[in-house]
Amino acid sequence: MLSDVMEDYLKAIYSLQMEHGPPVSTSSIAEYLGKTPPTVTSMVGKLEERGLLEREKYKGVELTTEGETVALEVLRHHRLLEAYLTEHLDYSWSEVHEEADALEHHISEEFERRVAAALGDPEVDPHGDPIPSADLTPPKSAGLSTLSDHGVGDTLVVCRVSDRDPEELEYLSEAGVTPGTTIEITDVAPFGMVTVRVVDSGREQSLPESVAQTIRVRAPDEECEDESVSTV
Amino acid sequence: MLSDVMEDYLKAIYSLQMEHGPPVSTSSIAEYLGKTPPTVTSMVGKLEERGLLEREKYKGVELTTEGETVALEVLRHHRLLEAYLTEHLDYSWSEVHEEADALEHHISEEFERRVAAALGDPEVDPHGDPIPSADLTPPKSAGLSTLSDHGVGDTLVVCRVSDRDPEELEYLSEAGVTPGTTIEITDVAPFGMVTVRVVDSGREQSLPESVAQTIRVRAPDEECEDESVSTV
DNA sequence: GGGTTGAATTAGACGTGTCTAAACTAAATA
DNA sequence: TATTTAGTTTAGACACGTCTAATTCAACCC
Ligand SMILES: [Mn+2]
Ligand SMILES: [Mn+2]
Ligand SMILES: [Mn+2]
Ligand SMILES: [Mn+2]
Repeated sequence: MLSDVMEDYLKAIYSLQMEHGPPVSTSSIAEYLGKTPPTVTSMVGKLEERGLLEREKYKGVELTTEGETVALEVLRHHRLLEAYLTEHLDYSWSEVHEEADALEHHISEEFERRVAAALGDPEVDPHGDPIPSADLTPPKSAGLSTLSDHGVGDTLVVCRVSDRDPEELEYLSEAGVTPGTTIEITDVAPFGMVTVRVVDSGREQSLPESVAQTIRVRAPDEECEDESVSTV
Repeated sequence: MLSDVMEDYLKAIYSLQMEHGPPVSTSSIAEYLGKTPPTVTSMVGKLEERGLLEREKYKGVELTTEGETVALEVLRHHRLLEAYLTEHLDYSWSEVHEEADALEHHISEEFERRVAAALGDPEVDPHGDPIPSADLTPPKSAGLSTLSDHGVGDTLVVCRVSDRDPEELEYLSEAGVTPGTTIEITDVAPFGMVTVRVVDSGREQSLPESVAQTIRVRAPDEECEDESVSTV
């Protein structure tokens, strides 16, 4: 009986919590969702009444277990849809996010099951984001560094990229920087511009700091630790 | 910028117009959608302001060309989805309608194109209902009689069944009465119960009047005239 | 033609989600 | 410690879609 608007708030709070940890501020939610802060205060009040999050006035919010479960459910829908659209309907990397955002609130549990089955229960979506399992236990994810945490000479494998900006995705796919790609950092300019060489193609590519921060990487001999336990 | 609620009204009015012709009364829309008459009056006023229908007070409404186009667009989405779910996600006949009703408002034009392509541009959905073409020109459909228009001894081919009641669909698929099936009427009871023999299986099946009215049929040597011109 | 009646509309209310403007808090600054 | 300020909340408004209760209309019957 949650509205799709409420689901969007919970999903947003979950993402912000993953990124910066709780408490999540009113203004960060507002910015993430493109709403005004009073709107967020009002909605957050309703979600608290429903027991989906805890709130400390003037501080911020944190999802309860129940709220987190809802967020994971929506995220599972979203990422399964992205995977399905890519695999079975020939969508590109950059197109799927918007479509999945519109559909994620409207598919049935039956649809979720059938899509998961058609895909063979995948563990990650096309951007490398982990797909929550059907039982919605919280994935022990993260622990991955970002491209901007590294320096010249480091050789890295791309694990995840942000799915929110189609233009950025277009650029990265054009550049050949996708999950699984091995890259080497060849230059870091003082103002944050990072230049990487794609090992397979030898191609060099410069990325602005803002983009480098959204690319999650691992050392060549590690796993993309989305399954294993790790420190937050 | 039409809301999905508005789309549902236009779709409902279109269906009622096909069934009984304009003008479509407030109460019939209310009953079809499960709303109260004042709610319908209010919504119909807004749709009129937007030029999607014409209205004569205390008489009823009729879709404008623009309103009809919207209805056909939504109907195309709905029926393509039903076909896709049946063909590619292993849904049964009786399950698809509800799922399509939820998704039809939320798919993009891109999604519509890709689904149509994956299906090879089908002309009918799993219930035999015609899928409006991509250019949304009004299908010159109808002209088909219903099972209850016929009498004992008539041999007929099933063209379309109603998609709105999952239980009825369950029953019909169990009985082997699906679009394309040849049947022969073996008995018509005075209170409207019709008994038919499925020619291929030899199986006999009785159907209540209410169901017989929703089954569109043709003579064995005709076409299901959904493409050709015919009188309304 | 005038009354009866059933359908349609108007009136008024409510919940949801959003906004702007005003008030308030708490943290940083002087 | 007092003031400024950035961020948050409250106050009040509005659009949407819905309802119930009251009113109005038009068609039918006598
Ligand atoms: Mn996405
Ligand atoms: Mn689910
Ligand atoms: Mn249907
Ligand atoms: Mn369309």
